[in-house]
Amino acid sequence: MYKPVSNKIDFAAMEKDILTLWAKEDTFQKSMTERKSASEFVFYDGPPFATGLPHYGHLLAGTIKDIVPRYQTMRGHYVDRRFGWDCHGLPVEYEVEQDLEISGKTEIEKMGVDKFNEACRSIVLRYTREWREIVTRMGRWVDFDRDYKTMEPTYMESIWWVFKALWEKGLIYEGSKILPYCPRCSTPLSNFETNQGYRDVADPAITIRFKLDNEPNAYILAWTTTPWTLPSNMALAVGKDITYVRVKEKDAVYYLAKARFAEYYKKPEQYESVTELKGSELLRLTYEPLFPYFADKKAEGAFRVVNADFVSTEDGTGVVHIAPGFGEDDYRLGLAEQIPVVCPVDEEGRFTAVIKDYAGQDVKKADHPILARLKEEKKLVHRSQILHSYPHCWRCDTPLIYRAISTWFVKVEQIKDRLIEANKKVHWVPEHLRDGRFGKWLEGARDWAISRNRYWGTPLPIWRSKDGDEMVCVGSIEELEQLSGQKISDLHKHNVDKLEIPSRNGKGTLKRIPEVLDCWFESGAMPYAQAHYPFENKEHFESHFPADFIAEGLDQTRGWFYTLMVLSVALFDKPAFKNVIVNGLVLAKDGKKMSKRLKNYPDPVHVINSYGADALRLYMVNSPVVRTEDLCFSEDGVKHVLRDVLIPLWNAYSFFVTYANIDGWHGDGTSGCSSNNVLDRWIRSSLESLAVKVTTAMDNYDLQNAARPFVGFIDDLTNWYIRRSRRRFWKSQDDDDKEQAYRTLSYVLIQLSRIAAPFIPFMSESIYQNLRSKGMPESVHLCGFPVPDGSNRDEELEEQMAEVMTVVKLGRLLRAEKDLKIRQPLASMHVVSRNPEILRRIETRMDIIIDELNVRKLEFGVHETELADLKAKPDFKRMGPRLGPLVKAAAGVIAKMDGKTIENILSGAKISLSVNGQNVEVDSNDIIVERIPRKGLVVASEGPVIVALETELSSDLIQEGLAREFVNKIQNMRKTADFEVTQRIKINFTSDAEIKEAVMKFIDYLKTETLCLDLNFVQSKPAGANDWDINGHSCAIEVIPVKK
RNA sequence: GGGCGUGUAGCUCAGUUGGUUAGAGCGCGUCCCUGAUAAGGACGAGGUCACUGGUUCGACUCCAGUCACGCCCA
Repeated sequence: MYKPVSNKIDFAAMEKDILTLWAKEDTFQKSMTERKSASEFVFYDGPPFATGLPHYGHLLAGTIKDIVPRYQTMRGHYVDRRFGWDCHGLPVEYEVEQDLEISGKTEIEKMGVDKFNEACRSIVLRYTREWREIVTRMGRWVDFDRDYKTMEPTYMESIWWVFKALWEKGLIYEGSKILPYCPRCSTPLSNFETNQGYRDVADPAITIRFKLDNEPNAYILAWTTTPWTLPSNMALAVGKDITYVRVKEKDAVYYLAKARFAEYYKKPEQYESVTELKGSELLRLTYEPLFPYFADKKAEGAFRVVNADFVSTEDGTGVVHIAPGFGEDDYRLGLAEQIPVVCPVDEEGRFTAVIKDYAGQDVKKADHPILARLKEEKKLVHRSQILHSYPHCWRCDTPLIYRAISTWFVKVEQIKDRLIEANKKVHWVPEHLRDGRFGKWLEGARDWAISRNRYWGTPLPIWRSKDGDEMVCVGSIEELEQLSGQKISDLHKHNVDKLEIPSRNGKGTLKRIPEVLDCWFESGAMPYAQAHYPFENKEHFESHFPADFIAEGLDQTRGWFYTLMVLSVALFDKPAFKNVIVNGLVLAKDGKKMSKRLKNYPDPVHVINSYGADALRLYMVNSPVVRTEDLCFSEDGVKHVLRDVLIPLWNAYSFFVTYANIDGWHGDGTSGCSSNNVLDRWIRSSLESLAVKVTTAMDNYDLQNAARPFVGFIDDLTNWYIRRSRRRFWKSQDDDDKEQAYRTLSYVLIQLSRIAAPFIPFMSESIYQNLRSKGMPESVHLCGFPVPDGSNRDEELEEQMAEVMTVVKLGRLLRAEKDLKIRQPLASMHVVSRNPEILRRIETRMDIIIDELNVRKLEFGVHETELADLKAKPDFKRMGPRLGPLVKAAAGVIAKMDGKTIENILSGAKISLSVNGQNVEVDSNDIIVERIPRKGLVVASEGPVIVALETELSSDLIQEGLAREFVNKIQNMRKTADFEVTQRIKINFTSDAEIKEAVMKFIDYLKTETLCLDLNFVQSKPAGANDWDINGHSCAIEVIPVKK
């Protein structure tokens, strides 16, 4: 006995049972340990932050990260899957600041970095329990017990090793970076934070004149919205290809962009003459500094006109004031042009003593006095206001300033060629990312700023003397213990900052620099750090790097994909991964971003509980989101997966179990499934084709094309194989055919559960558990993935069946046209084709068609012109290349050919056509023939097959039609009464003479079909009878259940 | 502003090296079927393949440009 299966199923409940089973049997562990000695398939899991709950993006990536390892496990590989947690970084620090109601560096240092960091440590794993629950509920098998955490000492130690390896390769240097900076909080802000704080504000927009050195009374006009940066002006930038004008006024000369001229000179009397020149002609000019503070920098190359490609003429004067200490473009330009950098602003955003007139003043507040002074010195030409979007501190709402911050870098540009080279070895899904988005990003790669002026992160392992001359980079705990003479158990800032290293050169003690590492450096080091390489697992790691597979979202192009690549290339000159699936964004139904605030998407837990994790998994994976396209999440879509795939599959399974139990049939597990029944052979062959399709797609990491064929197969299984085979399962005698049907269906269901296991692990397991026999592995996930061996494959049979289906489709079409329901038997159907091969094949499968279409016989013929007119057109693919421009004219001639000519050609004749005076030879391969059914006949055609229906009804046929109609009514009554399928019944009915005669004529057929033991005609309507209309005859039927 | 991607039926998506009737599912309408099905089948309506130009005998497909949307970067 199989466990009885209801066709009313609660998917979520079924899945929870499976979870319990897996937990009890420790199935996941077994799938690993059983393959411990097998070849390894290496998977790396990117670490999420556990400070928030998982959303659809995580569920999607998690599903992909489950399907591939499950598949590879079934292919015989050992696939270690360790979950990881990203523990460090700003998001955690913000959470803690909010929890502790403090804000900014000053307050953190006041309370103590040790307390702050320990607070971070205490909350960072806040939601790990919820994550584990949801990830597990989604059916993802991943090892949470051996998870890696970026804050663990072993992990951090490996990061130090990575850092030192880079250091020793000369890939680390200290430089400056222009960052958004909050003067009140005394801290630089990340891009992410900056983006949160844009607000529209009014700022001064001023035009200043810079006096040129070599032309008397001549000035360049520049424009700025940050007057306070003017004392730090070091250069003026123009675009070398932009057209400028030299404007002569009465007593002075001005230079500005031609495109901006009209903004400044609205009346002709303002100037005397205007001449044009290119920006390149301005490049050698030098000018007088606006302020005296850095006048000495002129010797170092300051105060000249330089070229910059970022100059535009959209606003201002087409000349950009350059203060390399206060703007990113300015800074880079400064480096390129060797312009000195000055940054006379302190940590609190006040001018330093160098700017003696404004020393100690808040820079923003100094705008006004600076303006007043410029005006007084007649350097201010124009003044207005601009309303623009400007970043503010998201915490304290202070306008941010951009300023140079000392930062440590990885020399990415130096290894760029190797990065590009390594990337070529990676198989990206979708492919275009390799040379597209990711490749382009690598080509434009800049040095990577890896230090953060924060607290909760892996400290940069650099100790330095007070004068900065002596530096030690530490690469391990042991090394630090030796150098410092202290025992160390934790590597966080508050612990290692206390440690000092004695100088080797008599420079007193070396102290650690204050910065911590960018958390992207930490996650990029994950391949090494999760294994505590090279301190442990050295050989294993080196023989199992790079990973075979990773999968994350498109947002990781600049994130994890990039940092993995940079570090692995820097260390080993290899990519860190061989195959990568990049998923797109999961958006709300309306195409907008999912937003908790707007509640524009259903809660994942609700979706899982309503439709099941299998449905959600299959919905996501059978969509272009696994190829980086966006997915507009639709609950209806999940429902449809359920309806189109999962419910039919479940019902096929439930059908099988129901009848197998009735017959007491059980698979012995040893049998193959050889059968001489054509349906059996066909479905097995289709199954084999399915396995081939899935395997091919999966080996190519193409999940969508791996998931898609299930839909078609399940349709074939339920709506053709089972529907056509139904009666084979009801036959009361246990003949061979019935045995073959059971064997085949059980084989197909078991194999299907194995093919589907990676995608819908719950339902696959549920089916497998019930159908498996003793000798088989105890879980579908411990099975091998079906290997197509070809012995069950019969592609010709698959094509034949497709032909049969076509004929059936045509027959149904004709019946529908003539309003003849299938229950009404018809005398015969004609199948006509000039191709005897096709006729022969259809004849072989004649019984299926006769049964399906309820016709007494099929008649075959070759004379298609009796039923249809022939029309021809050229096969352009053949004739196009041959005829070139003539093909259009030829098409016209061919279209006019009569049926006889076409028949001749089809029979093998070669015809010579005259096309625009040229001879064109045409044979049967050159044309495509269309069959147009003759009007007035019941004829339909598709491809080379024509079908015609005999629609005349004899009294015999009418009587059989009535009998079948009668059966149908009884079946409906059985169903309404909710009888068991094996329930025997007694029938009393009353009707007119015609029905009575038909029923009595087919009484044996009727009784067999309806499991009726006793069928009686009665004179008056029985008490429990239902009234029916049978083809226009009225009739009353009573159905009474009887014991066997 | 730059890079990448997307644009095909009301909706979700297929569409192979260019080949002449552009497909599927859902939804809608009509009919059929039901002794597994929250079902199933057939038919029908529904398309300027975003737009413009080019290459070609022939373009949804290749090329150039434009527009819209998305993501990333600035």
